[in-house]
Amino acid sequence: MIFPRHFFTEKLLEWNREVNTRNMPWKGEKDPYRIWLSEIILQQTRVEQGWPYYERFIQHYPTVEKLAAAPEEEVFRLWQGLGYYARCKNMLAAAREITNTYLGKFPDQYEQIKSLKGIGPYTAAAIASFAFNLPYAVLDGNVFRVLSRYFGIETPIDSTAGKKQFDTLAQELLPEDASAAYNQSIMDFGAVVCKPQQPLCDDCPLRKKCVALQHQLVPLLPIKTKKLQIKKRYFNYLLVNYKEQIFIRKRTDSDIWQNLHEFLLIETTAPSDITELQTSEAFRNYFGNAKPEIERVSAPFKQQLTHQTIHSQFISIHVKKPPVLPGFMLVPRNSLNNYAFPKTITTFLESNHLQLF
DNA sequence: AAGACGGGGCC
DNA sequence: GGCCCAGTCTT
Repeated sequence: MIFPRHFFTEKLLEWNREVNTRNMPWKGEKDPYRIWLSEIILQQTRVEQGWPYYERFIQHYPTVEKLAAAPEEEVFRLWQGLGYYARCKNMLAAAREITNTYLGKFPDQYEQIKSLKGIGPYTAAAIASFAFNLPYAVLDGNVFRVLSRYFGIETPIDSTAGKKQFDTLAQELLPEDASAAYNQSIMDFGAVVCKPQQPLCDDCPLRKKCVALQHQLVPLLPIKTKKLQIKKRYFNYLLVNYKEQIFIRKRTDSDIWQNLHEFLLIETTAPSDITELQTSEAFRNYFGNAKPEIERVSAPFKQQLTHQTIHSQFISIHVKKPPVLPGFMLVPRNSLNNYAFPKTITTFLESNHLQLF
């Protein structure tokens, strides 16, 4: 049975055939491993930002087995700077699952794909459609925006009702015999024409039937309700050096930067000067009654995260005798590039590369 | 259902 | 400073 395609769907496919010139290394890719890798990297990440990471990962790990066999620290080093580090951890777990449970053959059913770590409804639909031509409509930021504008839907996209409504609509619009092309079309269209800011409505092939355009709602759609609170945090990092070595640890708390490394941290709720820090309980917990000599204090560094502003300062200390610091490792300073660090620390290290603390 | 989770680009 | 990006997981 042939179902008639919606006008919207027809126009989108036509735009894709005749106008769309967007090009990306993973576009048209049929290898599910490469599709999966690109999708994980691109979650909440702009194409331009993820692109070089994708190239690097493919070079280092051309197959899922290679990725599964890689040392975790090496993979995190490659991921360093990309953010949302749980993606990296989950990606490695999924690679090992595919290698072990599926013997290296990427699962080709939606439910199996979605059950892999780090793969939710969007990524499962993307892989299922791009790699296996399965009829699953993708629902990402682009699709929310294009659908809410064209159909004039004012249901908040961050509500449960909204997600369900958009999901149903997206699935209805999907041409089952061209799911890969359609999914690619709507995402490219959202990125190139129906952009968040300054969309190209004058040249839009859907302009005649776009509800938002006719009602001047384009800049107002899609609607989101949740607004985020930005917290301020103050990180005071102690760079404790012993001879040519320095103490670091891996962050493991349920907090930002899990699985990345850092130095001794004293977090405070306000900017702290060195005297305050030296007399703090946290400082005593690190050093007991020893009074290590402060060598230098860096300028303040600031990093803006989505929902936190991190102010950091780096304080260098040389000790004659290494303190006992549970959970920390003493590593050669010239081996720091074997470990993954958060952006604010790599920025500090690079700013300081000529005169290492 | 609501938060948490990075980093960067654009206005 | 605010918004958004080929979203997912935890609580």
